[in-house]
Amino acid sequence: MSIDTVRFYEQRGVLPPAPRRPSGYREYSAATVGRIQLARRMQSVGLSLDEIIDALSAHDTGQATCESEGWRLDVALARVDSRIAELKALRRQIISTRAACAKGRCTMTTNG
Amino acid sequence: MSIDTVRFYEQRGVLPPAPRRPSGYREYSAATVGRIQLARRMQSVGLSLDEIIDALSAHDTGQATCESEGWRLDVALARVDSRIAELKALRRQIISTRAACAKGRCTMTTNG
DNA sequence: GTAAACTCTGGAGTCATGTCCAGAGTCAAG
DNA sequence: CTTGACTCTGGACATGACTCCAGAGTTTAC
Repeated sequence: MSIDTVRFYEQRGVLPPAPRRPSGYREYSAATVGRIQLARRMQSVGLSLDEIIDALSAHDTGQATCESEGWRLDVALARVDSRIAELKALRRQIISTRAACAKGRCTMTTNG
Repeated sequence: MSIDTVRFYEQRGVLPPAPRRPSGYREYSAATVGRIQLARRMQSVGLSLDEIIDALSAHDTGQATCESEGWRLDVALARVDSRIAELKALRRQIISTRAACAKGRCTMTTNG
């Protein structure tokens, strides 16, 4: 993960503003590292940054549990399933175009 | 399809510059309509605009056949399959995160 | 003490495929 | 001839998550 991404996360609100040295350099705490890792885990299950921000602020209240937060996974799952369905439809479309081609009704090389 | 999209296609090179009336208005021929439909069919099997431009210029040479152009469908199919595989992996990830949750090892609400 | 390697800032650019805009001009119907 | 509906241009905006930039300052290793 690049420093640019960390700064981007801070700017977007995924991370709180980092404390600074007198020179202006950011000082990252272990807590920030943990927060980044948590955010990355959320990202790895398909949550968007906005959803992650939302989940993290729920997390920050200290009331977040599997029961209270699990719906976020359900949302991500529904999204993935819907995208898979779209791609499978596209796949069928490609196969059928291929098949039409073999039957001499190629829709890729004809204007008709 | 909006007129904006047609103009965008012309600008991108999917369509040749349309002939104009003296007033500057574009005059679309039946050939252009056919070309747009062909482009849309290509798009519906997942080709990008750049690939479509490439396929259309091959088409314009008059040498394009199913045999010579079918590989484009193969490319599109490979891309779709690879994307589906990615999404299925993501799906497994979500499910397993859900399962870990149920076992009390929730990775979504823990910093550990 | 110097040189290399880092960090700072704010803003712009990237990817793909469009969509929308204002202000000006044009066309068809009545 | 007027009115309303169309088209013209070129450029900005949208999406999402970064990535890169120049020019200035800082830290670290030798």
